Amino acid sequence: MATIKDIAQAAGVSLATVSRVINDGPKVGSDTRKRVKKIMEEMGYRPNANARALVTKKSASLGVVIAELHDPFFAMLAHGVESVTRKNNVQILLSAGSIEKETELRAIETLLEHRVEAMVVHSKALDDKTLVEFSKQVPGFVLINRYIPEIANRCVWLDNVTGGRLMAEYAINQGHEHVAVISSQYRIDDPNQRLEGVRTAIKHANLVLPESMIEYATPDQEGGELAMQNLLATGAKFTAVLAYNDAMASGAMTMLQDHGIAVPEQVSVMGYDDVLLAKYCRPKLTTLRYPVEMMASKAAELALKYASGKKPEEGLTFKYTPTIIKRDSIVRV
Amino acid sequence: MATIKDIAQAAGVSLATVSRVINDGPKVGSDTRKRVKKIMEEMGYRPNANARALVTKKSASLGVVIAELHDPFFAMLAHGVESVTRKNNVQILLSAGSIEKETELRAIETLLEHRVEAMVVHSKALDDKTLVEFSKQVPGFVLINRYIPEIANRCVWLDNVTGGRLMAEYAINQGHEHVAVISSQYRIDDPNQRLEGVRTAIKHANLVLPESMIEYATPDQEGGELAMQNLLATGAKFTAVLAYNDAMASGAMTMLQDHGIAVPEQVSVMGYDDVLLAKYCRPKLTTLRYPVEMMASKAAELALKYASGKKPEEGLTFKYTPTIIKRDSIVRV
DNA sequence: TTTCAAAGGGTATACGTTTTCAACAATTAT
DNA sequence: ATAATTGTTGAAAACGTATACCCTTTGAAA
Repeated sequence: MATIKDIAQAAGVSLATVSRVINDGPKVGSDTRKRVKKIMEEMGYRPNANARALVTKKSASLGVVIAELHDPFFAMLAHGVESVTRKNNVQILLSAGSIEKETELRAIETLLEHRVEAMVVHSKALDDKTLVEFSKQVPGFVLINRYIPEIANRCVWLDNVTGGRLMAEYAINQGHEHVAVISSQYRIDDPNQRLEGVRTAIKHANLVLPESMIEYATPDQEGGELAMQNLLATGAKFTAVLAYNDAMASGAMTMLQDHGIAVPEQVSVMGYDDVLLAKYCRPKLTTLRYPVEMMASKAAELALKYASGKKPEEGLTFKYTPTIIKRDSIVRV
Repeated sequence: MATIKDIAQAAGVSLATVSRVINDGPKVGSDTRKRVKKIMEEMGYRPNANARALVTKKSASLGVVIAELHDPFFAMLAHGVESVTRKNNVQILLSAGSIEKETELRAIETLLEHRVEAMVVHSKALDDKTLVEFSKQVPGFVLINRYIPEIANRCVWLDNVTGGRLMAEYAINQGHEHVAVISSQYRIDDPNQRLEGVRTAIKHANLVLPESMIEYATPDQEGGELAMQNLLATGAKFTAVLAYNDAMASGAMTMLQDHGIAVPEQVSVMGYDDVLLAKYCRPKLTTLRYPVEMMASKAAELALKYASGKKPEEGLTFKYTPTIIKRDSIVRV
């Protein structure tokens, strides 16, 4: 592959001049510029991003750490990031961290080896201290879906407590007095916070949520089915079910229907996240919208901004609140 | 960030020795090795991937070009690639090309600037010649979901003609004599090939497929709804509908149900791809499985292999055939 | 004792860029 | 006419790493 030197030789100018042409530098005559450009075209010259990154200490790329790509939620996240990197001519380096400490760590470190100065990371397995440490090393380090007070201005996150509360309040306002909850079995923040919000709303309405009305399972379709099966097996009475996410909600609906229980006529179901499937499943899912794509774009912009030298403002954070999307899976009782 | 030079200085050895330690090189005593390693640990040394790539002319990364990340199909594709890159300690560079000539081209060129020697690309907008040209420049250039005879040994693709045929045959074997087709309005290969297969099967069964029974729309939920609406508006009689993909199938089902037509009791529906939503929608979709994740993994392995110097074998290609996944959206008539 | 090989380690160059500094030519002001 | 300025160009150093080549030491074989 042709290098700058080849071009310089062919054009009869120095390396410096060619470099200036490439970068639209100021100090080169218009005729020379034209000539060099023509030769670059002819020889199919392509600047070497690695050499460039080495000398400028800027990589023109952004690292993304997510859990698993096949999860629609993360696909949306990645898409949100991609839309802004494309606008800025920035390349994405992608790593999956599958919510495991070791893997997440390796993902970030690999990115660091590539000297990306901007990063959007979704980490649930790493502890606060480690992440704060990284944020000191990488100017454009931004967390998504996580809040760490120490680096609040680098966090783009969803208020899950409020989300949980909204969910429960909506069900209660629809007249439901006996609600069951299907939560995730993974003891990370998200399910705990959502559950906390639900509990708050229920207490505030002078209702109760016995432990027997809460089931924990894997946060997917199968988990939702299993959880609902268990709920039904205990013979508990409920008219509404609040699920941890849309996949679990969908699984719960399937299981209810398999037992001849009509949704939403006999039991209402609510999801969380509003990913694609919420629109596809029947009945269409009433759910909480997690604007992950928008948030991811925000995070990417932030990362790029910080990376370019702008200092994160103190006392600032980027909190989003989910909103109810009304569809067909819940009715007034 | 500490460099090799800093380490050398701190350890009182030369650059070469440190480099040897880093790469597990042969000519360094075990005590020196230990000492250097300890110092690297202490100083938090991280090799600079850019400098490395520059001197070795190997980038230890793989480029991926897809259409849009939020499409579940591509999310699966990316995931398939990721699973093998992770195993090989290779970093993913991701670019989206949104099925537009200009964007796809830019995506590949950016990857080229980063000197990735392995690439998995999904391109529908670029012509054969351009892609063949790229394949000559990049040793590990592999196409997914596309077949170009000239570089057959770099193509991992699905036999869409057979897929279309299987689909139609299955419907016919279930006793359906009047089938309608919902296809994609984009005039790329895939829909044409699937349609060709359908036509073959229908002709072979001595049935007919009038043009009025084929509707074209955008290959998503909305397109499926629209296409079905048009089909119903013409008053055409059919007992089965073959959709271009699962999203369109889902849209078609929605529209049918909205018109009070029971699926599958009155009209059967078949999808294609078997993405997530096929399991989530109601009734569960009978569809053709496109093993995209497996294929993407294969493509990534191939790309890495070719990139590492192994020459593509002549007269070899990587053709996959879809299989029917029987669920609930079609019944015997 | 001499000779030699092997092991351990250092020097210097190359990779492809960007950028600082200095030099030169041409133009304008004095 | 000379001095000052502007515009255009080149030489060289630097970025962080890998590696080919050379040097020294050591111990064993001759």
